[in-house]
Amino acid sequence: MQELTPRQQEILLWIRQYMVDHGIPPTRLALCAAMGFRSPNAAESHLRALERKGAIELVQGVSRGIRLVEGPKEASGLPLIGKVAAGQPILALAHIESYEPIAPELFQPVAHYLLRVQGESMRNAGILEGDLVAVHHTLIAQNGQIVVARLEDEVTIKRFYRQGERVELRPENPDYPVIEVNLKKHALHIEGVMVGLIRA
Amino acid sequence: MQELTPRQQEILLWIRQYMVDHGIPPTRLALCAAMGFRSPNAAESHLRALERKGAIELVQGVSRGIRLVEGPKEASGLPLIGKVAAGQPILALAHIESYEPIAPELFQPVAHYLLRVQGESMRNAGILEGDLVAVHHTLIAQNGQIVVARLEDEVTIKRFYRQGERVELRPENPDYPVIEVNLKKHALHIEGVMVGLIRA
DNA sequence: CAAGTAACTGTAATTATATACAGTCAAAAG
DNA sequence: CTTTTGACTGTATATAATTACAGTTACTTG
Repeated sequence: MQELTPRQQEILLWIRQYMVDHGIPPTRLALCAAMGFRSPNAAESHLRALERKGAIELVQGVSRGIRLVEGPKEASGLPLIGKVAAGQPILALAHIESYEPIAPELFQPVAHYLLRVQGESMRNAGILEGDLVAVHHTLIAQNGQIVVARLEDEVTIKRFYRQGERVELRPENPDYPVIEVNLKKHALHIEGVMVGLIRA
Repeated sequence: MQELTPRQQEILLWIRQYMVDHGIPPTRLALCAAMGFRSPNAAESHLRALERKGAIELVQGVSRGIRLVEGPKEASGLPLIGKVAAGQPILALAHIESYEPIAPELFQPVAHYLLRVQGESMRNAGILEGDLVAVHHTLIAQNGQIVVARLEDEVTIKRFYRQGERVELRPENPDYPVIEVNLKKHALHIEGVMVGLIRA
C-alpha cells in the first residue's frame, strides 16, 4: 500500500468507522455528506485514489461495493518474540517467531509482545518454563515489578529492585542467584514489564 | 429470537456466508437468484419473516441494509464460571459470570470454560490465586492430570490419582492436605481437565 | 514554464435496488 | 370449515446509488 495523504487517511478511517457503526460500507453520498463535499464526485474521486493506492478495493457497479484491504495477520494478535540479537530492538521483525491469537487488551496495561520463559528462575512467582509472558513495553519499571531486562546481550525476566546506581534482578527461586548490576559499569535496559501470562 | 423454519434457517445461513465471502450484505436480487426464486418479492418476503422473528434487522430504504442480529458475546469467547450451585451442570447459564475474549482453540485440547483459582493449593504447579484455569470438559481423567473435580457440592482443582475405588486429589502445596475419596462412599465427578492458564 | 497530482464543484444519465401491490397454493391449527 | 402462516409468482414503480463528463484551483516536481 502506498503512502496516503492526510485527507485520504482521514477518509479511510472514516470508512472503517462507518462500517463498524453500520455493518455495511458507505455510499458515495454518505461519504460526500460526512466530508462536507458539495458533489458526490469528490467522494468518488477519493475512493478511486484509495483504490489506486491499494487501501481499498472497489467492486464495479455494485452498490456499497467497497472493501477494506485487510492488513496482515499481525494486526490482530500478539507477536511471540524468539531469540533477540545483540543490539537490536526487541520488536525487530527478525525476532518475531509467530503471532498468537491473543487480544492485547486482555491485559492491563495492554501487552505489546510475548516472551517464552526459559528456565525456572521465576518458579515461585508461578512462572514456569515454557510459559508465555505478556509484556507491556516500557523503559521504566517500579521496584518489585517483574521486568524484561536486557543486560549486555542477555534478555532475562526477573523481579526489579533499584537503589541509586545499584540494581538487583531477583529470581523467584532460591536455587538461582540474585543478579546485581552497577549501572556505572554495565549497561542495563528495561524492555518492559510483565502484565500477564499464558500457559497453553 | 423465535424458531426458524428450515427454509428460513437455510436463507439465514446463506446471508451469513454471502457476507463472509463478499464483505457486504446481499441484495434481494442476489438472494432471489441464489434460492432459485422467480421473483425478488419472495426474497423480500423471507427477509421480512427473518426480521419479524428477530434473526436480522432490515434498514428501510437502504440498499443492502441487512444486519445479522449478533448472537450474544458467548459466540466468541470463553465463559468464566463463577459459583457452581449444587447439583447443577457446571455450564449452566446461571453460573456464567462473564465471557472472556479468549480463543478456545488457543489451548489443546480446546478449552470449554474458565475457572478462577481460589486459594494456593496448587501454587507449586504455577497456579496462583486469581489465575484463570482453562478447562476442557471431560468426564475422564488420567492419573497425574490436573482436574476440575466436583466432590459432593464442592468444586476443586487438584491433581488426580486413582487406584480402583480410591482416588486422591493432591494439592501442589505442602500446606494443603491430600483429599482422599472412596468412590463407594462418596460421589466424585470429573468435570474436566486443565488445558491452560491465563494470568491477566 | 508545463505537466501531474490532489482536492474538489457541478450536473445528469444510467443502473442498482428496495418495495408496493396483486396474487396462488399448501399445510397447520382452532 | 376458516384463518393464519409459509413459500412462493408476477409486475411495476420509486428511490438509492454509481458513474460519466466537464470543469476549477492549488501545489509540487522536473
